[in-house]
Amino acid sequence: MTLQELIDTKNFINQLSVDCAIFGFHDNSLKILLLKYHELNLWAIPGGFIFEDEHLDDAAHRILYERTHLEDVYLQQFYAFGGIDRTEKNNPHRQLLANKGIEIDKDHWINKRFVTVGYYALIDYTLSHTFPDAFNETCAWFDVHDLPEMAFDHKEIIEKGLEHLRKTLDYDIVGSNLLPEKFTMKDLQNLYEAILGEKFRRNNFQRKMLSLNILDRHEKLFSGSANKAPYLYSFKKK
Amino acid sequence: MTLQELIDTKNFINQLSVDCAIFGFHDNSLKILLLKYHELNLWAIPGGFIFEDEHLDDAAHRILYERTHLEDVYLQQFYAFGGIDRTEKNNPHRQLLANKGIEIDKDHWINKRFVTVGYYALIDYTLSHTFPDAFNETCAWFDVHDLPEMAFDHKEIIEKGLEHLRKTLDYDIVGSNLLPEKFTMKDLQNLYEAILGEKFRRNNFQRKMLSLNILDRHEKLFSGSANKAPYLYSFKKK
DNA sequence: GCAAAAGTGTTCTCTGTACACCCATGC
DNA sequence: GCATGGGTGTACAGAGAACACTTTTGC
Repeated sequence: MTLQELIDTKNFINQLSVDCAIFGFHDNSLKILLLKYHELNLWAIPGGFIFEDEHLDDAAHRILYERTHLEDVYLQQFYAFGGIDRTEKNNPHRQLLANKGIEIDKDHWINKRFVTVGYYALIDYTLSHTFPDAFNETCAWFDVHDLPEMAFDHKEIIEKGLEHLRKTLDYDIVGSNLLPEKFTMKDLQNLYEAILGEKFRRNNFQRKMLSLNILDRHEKLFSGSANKAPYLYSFKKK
Repeated sequence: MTLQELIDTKNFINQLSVDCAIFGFHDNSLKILLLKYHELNLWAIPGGFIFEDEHLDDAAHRILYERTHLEDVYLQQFYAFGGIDRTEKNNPHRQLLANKGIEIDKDHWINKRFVTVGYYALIDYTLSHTFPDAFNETCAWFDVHDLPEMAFDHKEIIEKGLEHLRKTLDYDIVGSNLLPEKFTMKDLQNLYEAILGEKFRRNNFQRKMLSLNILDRHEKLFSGSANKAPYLYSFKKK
């Protein structure tokens, strides 16, 4: 959908949007997938609008698919952001419209304040393809603690999503969505240390995870390094 | 505001609303304050619409005030409900409009599907005044496990709010908002047993609460009964 | 054999639970 | 004194933290 087609669309709910914080795990740190408006030096999490007769969750999945081509993703709603100034600063729509010389009415819905519902997605970093979408943006992964200049209040949305992820931490859901099919205990530990921002004892962490009874142990991983080969694990299928 | 004034209002965000589940504690059980549309046999939690330029949290406070005259209330947002059929069943607006013979356009915003943001309020049961508001409804407290016929999907909203309350349970916030200024340890225990739906050992509960260091102990409460008088407690001021 | 990292064992502490006992109160 | 319910003590079990020890791997 082009910007012109977007602003001509009539059957969106006015002043309501969905934004998705996409978390991935790589290089022992928690990453987030951001889209860049390439004419602008602004990054954003993928977001969009809800059709008048569309389930909010369906809208979140659709928007995620349209803007990243990710399907069958774990998505969790976490908070509705309703500040009156939240779309005032770093508003890429206004800047793009101005750049393209498109004149739109001051009362057009895209110029109004939006309430946005935040969702987070958990995806396997190794399976994601980052690619430019119809808005001619580029995509890239960023460390959650080292974000670039963000559109709107997207930095606060990411923070709140991460906080929700931490508070409602489910070892099974988080691990099975953020790690590849098979992984070592060290991978798992690195993941939880990155999310929770604290270090654990190697041996105690291992015992804790095994006691949860959510892992299957597989063959050992021979990496060629001069030490004992770790077992590979996967999450048990339901 | 009358129903006619409501439907004539132009500066609400279309298809977005706020609903507040108001929790109170009485007779050792968790109660919820419901409003009744007196021409209909339908009960609802107080809800309303958001002005185009109003903070979502401010809207929640305003709606709560307009419909119950409660002020300075602890309010917590917990979830946005976005199902496409959520306003189809038990829709009091349509029934009231039909009863009053008010004809409105099928495309009028009040006939559309609404996404609603759920908040819960925690109030001291003894301080609340239940009274009919401008909609000529009546109000009453109900046990959360024994609800009457509810408008829209309000039963599910209450369930989800209660679930959120349980999961994010903060002894200080919940206790200091749901209990009167001074209370006995037994009152406190009854409150948490009602919320969590489980029984605790009297002595262990007491030790746990005292170890949290959030209570001040005051004089004893002489009730006239033939047993040791319990201490009164209050939550420490910050 | 040796270094490096994985895997397992053991002890200690803390929290939560279950049971027991004592204390205050009004009759 | 006695029944009733409040307050405190203590012992046991399980989880988590800190430490040590053994095993596996490639050089």
